[in-house]
Amino acid sequence: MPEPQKLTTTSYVVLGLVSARGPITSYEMKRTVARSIGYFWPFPHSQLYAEPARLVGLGLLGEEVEQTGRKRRRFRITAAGREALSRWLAEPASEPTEIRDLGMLKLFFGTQARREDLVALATEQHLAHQRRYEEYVALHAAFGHTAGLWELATLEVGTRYERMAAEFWAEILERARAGIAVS
Amino acid sequence: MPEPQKLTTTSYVVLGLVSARGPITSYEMKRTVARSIGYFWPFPHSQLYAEPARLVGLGLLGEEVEQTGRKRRRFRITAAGREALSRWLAEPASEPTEIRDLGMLKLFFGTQARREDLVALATEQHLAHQRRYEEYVALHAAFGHTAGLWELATLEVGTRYERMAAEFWAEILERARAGIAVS
DNA sequence: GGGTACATGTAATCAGTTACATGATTTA
DNA sequence: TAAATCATGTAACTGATTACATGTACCC
Repeated sequence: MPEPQKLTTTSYVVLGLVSARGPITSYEMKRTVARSIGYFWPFPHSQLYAEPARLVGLGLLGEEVEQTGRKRRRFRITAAGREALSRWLAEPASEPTEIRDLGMLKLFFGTQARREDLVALATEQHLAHQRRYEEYVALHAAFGHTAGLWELATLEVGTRYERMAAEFWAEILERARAGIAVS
Repeated sequence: MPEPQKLTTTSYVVLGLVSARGPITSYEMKRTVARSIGYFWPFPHSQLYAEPARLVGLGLLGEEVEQTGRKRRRFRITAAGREALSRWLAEPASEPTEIRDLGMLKLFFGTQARREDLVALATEQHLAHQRRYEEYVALHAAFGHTAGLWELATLEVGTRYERMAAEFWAEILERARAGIAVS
C-alpha cells in the first residue's frame, strides 16, 4: 500500500467538497463551508488553500490552472481520491462528539464566578443560541430546495441543538437569578 | 499591565480546576477532567502537566513539591490567578459552539456514500449516542449528590444532547434504509 | 517475583491558526 | 480615481497532540 494515513479530517472535508461540487476553486469551497459545515466544524480559509495542494501531491486531487486573467487553481477529484473518500465514509466514526462551547465551560466553573457574572453569562448565551437558532431556520428557508437531503439533515441537528441550548440557558438564567448555589 | 493575553482556554481550565479543588496534582486533575469536562472539551493529559508549569511561571499558580516518596507537584491558585480566572469568567463568551462530530461530517457528505455505508453509519451513531446518553444518566446517579449544581447543569446539557442525537440518528437510519436521496 | 495497571512526566512533531500581503473588481 | 470590498494566496509560529519513558504499587 502506498501512503499510510497521511490524511486528516480536513483532508476528507476537502475531498468531500471537491467530489461533490465538481471542479472547484479554494474560494468557492470557502463560500460553501461558510454556510454549511463551517457552522459546526469551523476552520480558517487558509487550509482550503494549503490542503488541496497537499492532496494534489498525493494524487488524490487534480488541478487545472486557469489561463485567463486570474490564474485560479480549480480542483477535481481523481479516482484515487474518490476511493480514499469512499473508504473514509465507510469506516466507523468512533470518536465521540466534542461540544466546544465556551459558555458551558464557564458554567462548569460557575462556583468560582460572581452571581452577576453568571446572570450575564446566561443572558448572553440564551440570546446567542436563540439568534443562532433563527439563523438556521432562515438558512433552511433559503436553501431548503437547492441543498441535498443529507446536508439539510445536518442543518436540522444544528437547529435542534440551538433550540435546546436556548431553552437550557433560559433555565440557567432563572436559577442564577434565584441565587441558588453560590455556595 | 504585566502580561498581555498569554492565556489559552486550557489555561483557564487549569486555573478553574485548581481554584475549585484546592491544592491538587496533575494526576488528580486528569481524573477530574476524565469524568466531567473531558466529555465535551477533551484534551490530552500531557497538557495537565505542561500547562500548570507555565502558569507557575506566570505567577498564577503556586506549587509545593512533596518531600515524601514521589515528589508530586501540588498546585494551588494565587491571588493573581484567582483574579485572572475571575476576569475570564466575567467576560462574554462570544465564540459560537463548535460541534465536532465525525458522524455528522460524514452524513454531510452522504451523497458521496454508498447506501449500505450510510445505513451502517446511522446504526452505529444511533447506538453510540444511546450509550453515551446512558453513561450520562449513570454519571448523574453516581455523582448527583457530591457534584456542584453548575457541574451538574453541564452534565444535563450533555444528556439532552445525546438524547436528541440518538433520536436524530434513528430518523436518519429510517431514511437511509428507505433509500431516499441517493440522488 | 513477575506481571499488570496505576501514576507521572518529557520531548518532538505538526496541524491548524494568525498574520501578512497583494491583485482584481466594484462603487461612489 | 480613490476607497472599499472581494478574492487569492503564503509564511511563521505555536498549542496541542503523539509518542516515548520510567517509576510505583498491587495482586496472583
